[in-house]
Amino acid sequence: MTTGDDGAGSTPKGSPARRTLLMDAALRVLDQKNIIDATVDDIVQEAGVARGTFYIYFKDKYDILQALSRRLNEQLFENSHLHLDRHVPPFERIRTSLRAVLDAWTRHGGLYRSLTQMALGRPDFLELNQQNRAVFIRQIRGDIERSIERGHAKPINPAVTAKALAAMMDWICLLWFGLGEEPYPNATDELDNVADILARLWYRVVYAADPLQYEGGEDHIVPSP
Amino acid sequence: MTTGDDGAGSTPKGSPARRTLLMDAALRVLDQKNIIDATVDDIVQEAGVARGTFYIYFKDKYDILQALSRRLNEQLFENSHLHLDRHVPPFERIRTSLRAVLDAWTRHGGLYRSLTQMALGRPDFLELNQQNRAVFIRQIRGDIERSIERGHAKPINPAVTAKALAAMMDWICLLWFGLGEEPYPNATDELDNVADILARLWYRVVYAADPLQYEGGEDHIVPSP
Amino acid sequence: MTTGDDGAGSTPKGSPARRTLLMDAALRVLDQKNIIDATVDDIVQEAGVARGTFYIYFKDKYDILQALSRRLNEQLFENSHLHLDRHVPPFERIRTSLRAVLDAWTRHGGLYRSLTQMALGRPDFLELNQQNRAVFIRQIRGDIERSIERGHAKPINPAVTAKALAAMMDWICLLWFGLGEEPYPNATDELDNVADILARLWYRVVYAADPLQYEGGEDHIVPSP
Amino acid sequence: MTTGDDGAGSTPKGSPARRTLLMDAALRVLDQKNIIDATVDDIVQEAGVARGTFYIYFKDKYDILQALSRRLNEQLFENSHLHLDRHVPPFERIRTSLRAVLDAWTRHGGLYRSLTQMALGRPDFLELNQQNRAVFIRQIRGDIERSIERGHAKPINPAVTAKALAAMMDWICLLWFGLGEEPYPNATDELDNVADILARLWYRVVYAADPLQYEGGEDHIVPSP
DNA sequence: GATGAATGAGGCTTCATTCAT
DNA sequence: CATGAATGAAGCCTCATTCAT
Repeated sequence: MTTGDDGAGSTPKGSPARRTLLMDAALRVLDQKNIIDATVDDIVQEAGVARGTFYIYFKDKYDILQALSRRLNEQLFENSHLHLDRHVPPFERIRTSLRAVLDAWTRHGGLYRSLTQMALGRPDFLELNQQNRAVFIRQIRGDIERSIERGHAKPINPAVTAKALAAMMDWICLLWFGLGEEPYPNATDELDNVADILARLWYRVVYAADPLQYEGGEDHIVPSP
Repeated sequence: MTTGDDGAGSTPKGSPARRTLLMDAALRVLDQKNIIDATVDDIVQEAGVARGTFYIYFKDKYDILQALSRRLNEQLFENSHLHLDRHVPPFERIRTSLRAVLDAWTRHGGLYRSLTQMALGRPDFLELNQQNRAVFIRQIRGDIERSIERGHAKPINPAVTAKALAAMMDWICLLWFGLGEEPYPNATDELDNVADILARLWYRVVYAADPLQYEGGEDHIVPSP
Repeated sequence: MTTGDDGAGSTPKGSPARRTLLMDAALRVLDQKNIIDATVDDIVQEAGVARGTFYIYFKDKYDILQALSRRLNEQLFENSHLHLDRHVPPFERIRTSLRAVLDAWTRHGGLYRSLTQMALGRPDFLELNQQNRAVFIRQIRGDIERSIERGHAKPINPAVTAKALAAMMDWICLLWFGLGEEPYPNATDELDNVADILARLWYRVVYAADPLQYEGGEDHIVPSP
Repeated sequence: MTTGDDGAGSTPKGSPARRTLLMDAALRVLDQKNIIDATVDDIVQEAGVARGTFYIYFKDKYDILQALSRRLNEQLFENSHLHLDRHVPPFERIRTSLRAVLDAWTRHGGLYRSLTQMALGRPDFLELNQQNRAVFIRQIRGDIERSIERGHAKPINPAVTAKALAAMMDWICLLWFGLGEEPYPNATDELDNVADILARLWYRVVYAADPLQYEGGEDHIVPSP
């Protein structure tokens, strides 16, 4: 019973509880400060432990950020087990997926912001970021390719399209949940509506047409003036 | 006169030549390092002036970054005088615009990267970033609204769509020109092709259909692998 | 009983086996690192015990070093019971002694190195070092005085000479076995030859002449280059 | 006039006066503490400058120690220009040389102690130490070889002998001037006497006889006819 | 204006030592 | 006794900023 690898392949030092305590504290700190301005001191104070304790569990503040990133990805992966039924019509699938993405961002905006900031500055974080995105991009691309093959979607470069759509979501969400810039005023109260709009947009990109069930209903398209 | 307003509109102190020298040096530094890792020392060494000189012209390294941002925007604004003819068909206009955007990014990837990094960390840079984006978003939105009004485009929420399309371009370009992640291998040698693909995607978003001149020609859709 | 005398003569706490385990581990560590760079952690890891265990047996890493020093001296003392016959001629006695010294150093170079390093930095270790050397110096001095008295050796200040000869051996051996600087290339494979040369040198210092049995045999004088 | 290389090949930063100020302060600190216990803080406080100033001139405390070592060697080299006359008889030459060595040590005991301590712990300092010793060892060896060739000295392995004699001086001096252990009580007041004794010892090693002026008229050492 | 040496606040990191289990 | 997590003092080092020349 001596297993308990923490993902990096190293022997786990210290108690898992303390490790979690520190990671949660770091998460809270990163909701208020960005990783650059945050200090190890901020984290240990938030966690209520001594300075040296931090270094038992993490090499530096970037190390704990990576740990947070990994933990988040594991959580997202587990959630994604609730995969979508094949019988659900395309638009519905897109909308549900995007809604889930928005949801994930609501809860981790601060973390994503810091991860992005690091990706802009350090190759190792860029790679981490790329790997995380790759999972989604691959899936989007696969969907597009399949739809094209079956003749449902109109031909369009799947690689670039997938990247573009993923980029769109990433940056909108980062601005929104990481930096507080809503797509329109009080959009945060109507996540469903935003998901709807974006899904429609997404559908158009793939199918070069509007989804059938929307052809008539315009009530969501124009926001309250 | 010592009217010490060092905001956006104040008369810069010192000789303009020196100021430009420093800004150019900073630009070169930011192509290699990101703003966080870059130091005032890096800049003055690159410029070949004394350390103290920097502080005659700029408050700190963030000040010079803002100055670079402003200078870039002025340049972009001047270039955009070459506005597009109204008689050009929609797809062509989109493609040409996107091509110009790609072009701007090729030459300023490092600067954009640092500006983005700062926007993720400091409110003042976020605002600067928002203002810069706002110009483009407003234009995109206006285009969409006009097209919808004239019945050319199918109705879709113009505010969110404009933001989404802008976000898509921003993030793709940042990854590409700021971080070296090409949309597909050697895409940098075929900017025209990428502009084409993105324009098609963009067209679909706005018009829920493919542009006429493309209905038959598939040669651009699949890039060289 | 809590007679906390942790000096030289106190009864060591804890199980002797554990104590020895730690000391052996420390010895191995000191063969690779010097005492300054070595940490308590290095030692307990090498020993395979918990960190806290160390402090049951030793006050700190300097304490265990002193213990090692004492143990070594006891071993050396026991070995020196194999004293030399009075009938052995002087040169032979010198050579055999020096050979034994070289032998002791081969096996404890790392320990001597650390002990010396500490002697250079802390008074208590200097004193320990002095006491250890004093035994030998006293013996050398006694030998010289006796030889002079008997008219065998030519008069020379015995105190300074003894110190000088001891210093010579100490420093040569430290460089050699503690720092890897051989007196001449591959000398380590010919300890006997080096002992021979040094003994001759030593003999000259005491007797102001060459030993008789060497007057003719020159084969050892020039080492293989 | 932009020369002014400080030996390491780098562009000199800061004023030479400040550099000297710091080195002198460090020298004073090293007379009282050894390099391990000394801190950068000790040095800057002794020098009366700010903490950061130190790092303009030196990388860390080991860097300043190396600088001190180099400076000392340059000084010693300049002094050694006062070379010895060839007409001076051997014993006299030895005695004068050893007297000069003792003299150098009196003034730099603390520095030598720290240099030795570092040589015991770090390969780069060991090499520095070896280079410094090599100069003297080579000279001693040359003397011995020449004397043997001319038939003045009795054959003995010159390499090992030179090393042994140098080692003897080094360690005696280190104990004496670096650690306060006099060869005999109040020896420090009679440097000449100690030089005399050591010279005699040295002479015996090389010539396997006593110098003429010490004998009762024995012509052991007769210049080759 | 220009210089560049000096400053010192601020953050980082290690490791000897303690102590509850 | 043994453990090993937690502690925090102590030293390190960088770099933005000032200021006398």
